[in-house]
Amino acid sequence: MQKLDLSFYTRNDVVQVSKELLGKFLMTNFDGKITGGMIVETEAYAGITDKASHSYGNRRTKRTETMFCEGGTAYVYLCYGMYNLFNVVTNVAEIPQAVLIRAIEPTENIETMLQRRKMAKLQRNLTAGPGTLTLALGIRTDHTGTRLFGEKIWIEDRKINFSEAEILASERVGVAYAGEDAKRPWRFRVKNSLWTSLAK
DNA sequence: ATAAAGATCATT
DNA sequence: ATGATCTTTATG
Repeated sequence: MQKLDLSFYTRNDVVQVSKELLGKFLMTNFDGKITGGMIVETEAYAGITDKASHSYGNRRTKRTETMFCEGGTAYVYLCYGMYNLFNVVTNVAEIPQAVLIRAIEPTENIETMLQRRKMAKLQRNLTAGPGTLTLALGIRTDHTGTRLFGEKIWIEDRKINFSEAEILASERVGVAYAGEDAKRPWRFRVKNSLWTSLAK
């Protein structure tokens, strides 16, 4: 088992890190149960210059403070009053960039994930979408600030890599308010994966 | 103190 | 298309 190390996260290029996260395995260990799956969809948030990012314009509040941590930290926040969205902080401390994990292909302990989602059998929407995958993995807002090198939440490299040709780039979801930045093609999906949220 | 909006999802 | 649901943020 090989966890991604600090140098993977602290690079000065969120977009590149977003692409490379495809094929990595996001794992959690809560309630004595290890659950997880392969990341198949991500979005990059470029920080102070990106209107779609919470940290746009260096906005620094209690919530966004986590984005200013060193790369390799979990940034979890509540969206629309009901969904916990999980991000991976990238770059060095004080440069607030992050990658939103939007979908995974469930692999580890599917039984437990089904229970958490209150689903009877495996369907392709088990972990498709940023709000549903956190439910399946047991991630909540109080995990914000958790480092990804411990025993609770981490990302593994199992030597699966996707080439540029296998990655589909498109506009990010739900950021229409961001003006010009809404058009940036910073949503990345594994082509032909059954487990991403729906195409557009 | 108040109000508005939001990196969503399941259902109709 | 719409409703559920509540924190964060900006403004007065």
